[in-house]
Amino acid sequence: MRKVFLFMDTVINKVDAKGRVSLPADYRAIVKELSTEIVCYRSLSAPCIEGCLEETLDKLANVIEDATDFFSETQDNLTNLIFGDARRFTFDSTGRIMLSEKLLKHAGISDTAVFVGKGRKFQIWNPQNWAKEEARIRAEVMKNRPVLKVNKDEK
Amino acid sequence: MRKVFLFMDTVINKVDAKGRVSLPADYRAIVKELSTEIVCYRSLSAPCIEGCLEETLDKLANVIEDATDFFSETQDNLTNLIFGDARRFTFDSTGRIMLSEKLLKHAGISDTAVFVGKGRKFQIWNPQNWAKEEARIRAEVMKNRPVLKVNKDEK
DNA sequence: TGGTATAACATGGTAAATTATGGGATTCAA
DNA sequence: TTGAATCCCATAATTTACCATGTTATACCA
Repeated sequence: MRKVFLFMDTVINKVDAKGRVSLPADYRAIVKELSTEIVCYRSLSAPCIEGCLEETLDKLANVIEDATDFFSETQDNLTNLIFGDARRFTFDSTGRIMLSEKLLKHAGISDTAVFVGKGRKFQIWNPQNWAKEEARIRAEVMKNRPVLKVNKDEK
Repeated sequence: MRKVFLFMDTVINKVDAKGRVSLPADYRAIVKELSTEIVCYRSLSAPCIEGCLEETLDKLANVIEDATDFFSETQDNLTNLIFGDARRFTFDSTGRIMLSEKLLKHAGISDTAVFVGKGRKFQIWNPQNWAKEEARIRAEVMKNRPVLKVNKDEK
């Protein structure tokens, strides 16, 4: 029994004529072990598909419910977009999900897709687009090294 | 039952044709005792592989997860790099992990690898590269002794 | 302290299981 | 009945699990 559930790694899979893609085995293992489902929606910030566990969106919904901060209204708008767009994607016995035309179009994916782990979330990109995006991010990170404080709120 | 979990020492192991390497026994002991897993990724700052416990990345994910940051772009970029690159590496019954081509290439490792303890993390180097790097670091430290500021609040 | 028995380890090889993916067959709805 | 979605089977490639052996380190005892 694992303790930690993170979407990681970058895996390239084929999208067949029917729009089917194998969900990476690691991702499937998480879904199974937590007996939950994958949810996907169009990313609001990039030309890619974003996915996460249903629980993750549930948490988001809870926070929005009792959000009292300044940005709550903005966030509320954003969640409208997310929840309006999101859908469950269950995988079949061979581990494949069927991405919708809408999602594929948004990400510009035709016959190949690359899954990029993001911890609690993951993204699905057109391979070429991801290559460019990764290079961009890497360059930016190298330029002004941001500090990630892992132990921020640790005691 | 031990109290302290640190990756230490410098161990040289062989990498076989399939990319398999024995994880140092001490490292394995830590993983087993904490019933967790090892995660490896390309170092952002050096030509080497970096590894840590899955829990370490989980802490990072928790910080990011904070729902107010659900749509944030700043840390988002960085997690793409880290989580997109990282992967769990479970060792088999004989204690070996199988390093990916990507990681080996980044570190310039072919048939020999050296594990270097770094406390909460460790690194895997090409032996020659590590020899140079160690000499460099040692010289640097000798020249201008760094000051380690310890956070008083931490225990 | 020195020597030996025992256990742990690294490492090569191989067998078994998992995974990705193509191609139908079946079902359901428009 | 046509098109789409779901399910099932087959297969090749990859990954993982297991066995075997020589070597090194550790524990034990005289």
